[in-house]
Amino acid sequence: MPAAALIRKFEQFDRISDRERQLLEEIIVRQRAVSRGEDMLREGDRPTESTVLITGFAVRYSLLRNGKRQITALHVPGDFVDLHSFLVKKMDHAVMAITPCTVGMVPHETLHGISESHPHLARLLAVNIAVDGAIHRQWIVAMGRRSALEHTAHLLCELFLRLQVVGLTEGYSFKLPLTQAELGDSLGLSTVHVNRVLQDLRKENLITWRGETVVITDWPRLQEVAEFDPTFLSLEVQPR
Amino acid sequence: MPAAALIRKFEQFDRISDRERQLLEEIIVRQRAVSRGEDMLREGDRPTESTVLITGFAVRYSLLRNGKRQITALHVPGDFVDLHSFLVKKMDHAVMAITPCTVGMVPHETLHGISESHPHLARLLAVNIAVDGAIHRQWIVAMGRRSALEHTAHLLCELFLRLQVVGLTEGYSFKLPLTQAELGDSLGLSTVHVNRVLQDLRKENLITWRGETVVITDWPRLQEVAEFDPTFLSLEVQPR
DNA sequence: CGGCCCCTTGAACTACATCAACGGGGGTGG
DNA sequence: CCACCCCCGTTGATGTAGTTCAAGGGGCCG
Repeated sequence: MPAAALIRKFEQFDRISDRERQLLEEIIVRQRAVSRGEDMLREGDRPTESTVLITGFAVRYSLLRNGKRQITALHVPGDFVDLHSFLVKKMDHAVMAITPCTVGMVPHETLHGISESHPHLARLLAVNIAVDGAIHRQWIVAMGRRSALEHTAHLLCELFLRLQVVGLTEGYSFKLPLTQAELGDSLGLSTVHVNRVLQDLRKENLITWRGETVVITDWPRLQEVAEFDPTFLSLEVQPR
Repeated sequence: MPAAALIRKFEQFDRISDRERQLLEEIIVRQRAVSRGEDMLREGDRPTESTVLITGFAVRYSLLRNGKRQITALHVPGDFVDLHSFLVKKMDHAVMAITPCTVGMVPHETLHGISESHPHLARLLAVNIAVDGAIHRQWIVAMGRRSALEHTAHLLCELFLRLQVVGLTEGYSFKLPLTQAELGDSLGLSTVHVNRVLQDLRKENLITWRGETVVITDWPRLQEVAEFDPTFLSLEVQPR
């Protein structure tokens, strides 16, 4: 069931018919493994297929000439990492596996076909793009106007909910195989500062983080600190 | 011709048929004036129409409890300020006119109809959403990993090209009715620092900015400073 | 004419970056 | 099987980009 997580995510947006579920199960024509640290897409690529993450974690990122890296999105199973490449053709950023991943390939022709013949499903794909945009906006707000601590807390809240949707949490615990350097590149902070912020979050008894396992030990207060409002994830089943 | 700028923008993405042009001219069912400083949409709203900017400038923004504001998008004529509200229903941010604006209302039913019967046009609408996302990512990169000067230069490059598309530039000159406070809220900087950065850009003979008029006096070098690559705006006519 | 934006400048402060160094663990090659 | 090494987390010391606070001046609108 390579499309299981994807389907689960779509079901958070709207009720989907059996026919649509079947279509989603069939869109992945091929799977492939990507090893940790490997780029599944590079800046400038013009893919003819979009990539769905089936297992593992991936990041979208840009590299600057001064050697700095900014991660612009974190992806978890069930995410399309480049659904937009169907529409805008040329990759303006790269995508890298930060754990070993299995990914599914969805031909752009298939997506084109869906947009021609299955408007409701096409809208759900567009919702996916729109929600990506909403997440981007939250990142902008956090980068521009939140402290490092609030920002970090906000990201953890976001990831917790997104992982919960695809069944990758157990209570308030989840696996988050992100190094502090990667976290820094996501938050726009230095590795050293990330380390100190995480210590503060622990000292405040908001989270624990040992190895790859994060536990949110005080979910209400973590949301409070982050000023987190889950609305933007559009996890509301409704006709679209 | 209320949809003129919108059509002009869509023509940058792909060739559009006469029928499609006609549809676009008809989607605006009603116009309304919004005065400077007025919210055209508020956080939490569930609009039943999407709003197209016909004349004037608008911003999407979020307010934090500490009173800080972060602008997440700047909108120029021809932009849909909330095309996504057709898909995600609930506004996760507000939209304010920063100059007197005239806006056009596009019923969600109309957009729904287009998605049912005019897949190519529907895809172009989705391109619009995807390009918004690409701009958001550029902002994230700039906020996270660029200096204030580079970031500001980057934003000016972006706005120059976007205004050029809709015919609102004259050579390297354009009207940009943004206060330094608004610019700061867009860049995630304080007003004071924006002022100093603009002085630096002027000292470097990259731009002039008097009143509402910006002139890019050294376009190649401004792009160079900003490390600006226009690719992300998808201004490439091609089948979609 | 008055008031309020908006831009500008100076001075002090601070959140975060940078530089440097160390220890532990896990994978790899000899 | 051991040794090495590199990655990753951690800590301390110092540096700095950008913030905050405060104040003044100019222009425009009511």
